[in-house]
Amino acid sequence: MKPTQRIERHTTAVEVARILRQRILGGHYKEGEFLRQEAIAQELGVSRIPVREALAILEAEGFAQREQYRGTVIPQLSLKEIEEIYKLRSMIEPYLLEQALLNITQETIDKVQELIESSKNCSDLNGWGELNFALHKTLYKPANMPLTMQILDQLLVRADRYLRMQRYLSTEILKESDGEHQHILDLIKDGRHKDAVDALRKHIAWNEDDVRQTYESALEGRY
Amino acid sequence: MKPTQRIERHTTAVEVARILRQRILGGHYKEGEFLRQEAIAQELGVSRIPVREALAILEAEGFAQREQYRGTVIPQLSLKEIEEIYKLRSMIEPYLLEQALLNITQETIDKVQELIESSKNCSDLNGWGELNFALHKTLYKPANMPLTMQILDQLLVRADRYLRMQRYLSTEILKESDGEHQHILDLIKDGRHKDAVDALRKHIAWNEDDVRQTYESALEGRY
DNA sequence: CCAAAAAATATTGGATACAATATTTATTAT
DNA sequence: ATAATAAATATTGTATCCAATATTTTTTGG
Repeated sequence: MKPTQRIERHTTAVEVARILRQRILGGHYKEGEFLRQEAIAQELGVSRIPVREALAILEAEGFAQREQYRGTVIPQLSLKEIEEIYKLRSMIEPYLLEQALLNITQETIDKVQELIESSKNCSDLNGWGELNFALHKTLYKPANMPLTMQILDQLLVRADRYLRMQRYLSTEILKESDGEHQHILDLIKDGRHKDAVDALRKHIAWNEDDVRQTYESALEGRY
Repeated sequence: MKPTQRIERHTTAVEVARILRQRILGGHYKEGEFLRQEAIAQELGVSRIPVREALAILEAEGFAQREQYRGTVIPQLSLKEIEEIYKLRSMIEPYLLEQALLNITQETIDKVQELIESSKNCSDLNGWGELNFALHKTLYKPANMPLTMQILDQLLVRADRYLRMQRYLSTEILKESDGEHQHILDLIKDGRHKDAVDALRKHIAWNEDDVRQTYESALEGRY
C-alpha cells in the first residue's frame, strides 16, 4: 500500500505519535480495536520501529494499552472517566486561574482576547479545539506552574476525546463556550478576579453537563 | 480452555524503564547529566531498541527530556516543583479518601493495617518507599477512580525523588510517617471519617515541610 | 462429527547494521 | 598563534532481519 499521510519535522516516532493521537481523539479507531504496527507503518511509509516508539509514548500518556505479543488497543470511553476528568479540572483550573491572576499582564489579556476572536471566527471544528487548548494555556501561564499545567494538559486532551463526540452533533455549544470565555475575560479586565474564578467554575460545570448529555445520547443511539 | 487471567509479564523495554526510573529517583544520575543509550544497553545486556523505548516512556512520564540527536537529560529538581506536587496532592488525596471512605470495607482496612505493620518493620529505605506507595493505592482504591489514581501516581512518583533525598539524612521521619498513617487508620476504624480526612491533610502538609527543609539544606550543602 | 493436538500463519519484541546528525579533533589560511 | 573550515568520531534515529509468542487453521483420534 502507498503512504496516505506524510512525515514532516521532529523525529519520526514523535510525528507518528502525534498523528496517532489525533486519530484516536478524532475517533478514527473504534474503541477496543487493535492497532496493528505493520499497517500503521505502511500507511505512514515508515518502518515499525518509530511506530512502536510512538505506541509506547501513547501508552505512557494513557491513550493506548499495549498487551505483550497481542497488540495495542484504544481504551474505552466511559461516563466514569468524564466524571473524573471534570472533577479534577474543577479542582485544578480555578486554582490555576487564581494564581495566574496574581501575575497577569496586559499582554496576556490581549493574547487571550485574540484567541477568543479567532475562536469566534473559526468554523473548523478541529481548529476550534486547538484554539480552546491554546486559550487555557495562555491564560494560566502567568501562574508559573509547569507541572500543574502538564497535568492539566493530560486532562484537557482526554476531555477532548469526549468533546469531539459532541462537536459532531452541535456547533451551537461552541459559540456558547466562546461567550463564556469572553465573559470570564471581561471580568478579569474589570479586575473582578473572584467573579472570574467563579465564572470559570461554572464554565467547567456546564461543559461537563454538555459532555455527559452528548455521551449518554450517543450511547442510546448506539444500542 | 481459555485463560482466565493473563500472567503479568513485562517486555524488556518496560523492564528497562522501571530500572531507569528507579535509578533516576535514587539519584543515580546527576541532574542535567546525559543518559547514553549505548552505555545503558551494555550495562543491562540488551540492545538499544528497548532502551530507546524506555527513554520514550520516561519522557512521556516527565522523568526525562530527549533532545533530537543530542541525548536524554534528567530534569532538575526544584523547590517550585515541590510546591506544585504538594499543592496538587493536597487537592486530590483528601477527595480520594473521602470517596474511598464511602465504599470502604473491612478487607481494605485489614490490608492497610498489614501494610503499616510491614512498614514499621521495614529497615530498607527502598522497600519502605514501595510500601508507602502500596498503602496509598490500597486505601484509595475503594474510591474507584482509576484516572485520578493514575494522576496521583505520577505525583507520588515525582515526590519520591525528593523523599529519597530526605531518607539519606534521616530515618526518624519514616517512623513519624508510619505513626501518622496509623493514626489516620485508627480514625477510620473508629468511623471518624471527617477527622481522618483532616489528619490526611495535615500529614501531607507535614510531609511537604519535611521535604522542603531537606531540599533546602541539601542545596546549602552543595554550594 | 467433534474436541484436542499439531502445524501454519500472523504479529509483536529485539538485535544488528546502517543512515542522519551532532560533537570533537585536526587542518589550513591569515 | 588563532579563527575558520574540514575531517574524524560519537551518538542518536531508522530499517531490515530474525526470534518469541499469540492466533488461526489443519490434522488426527475417538
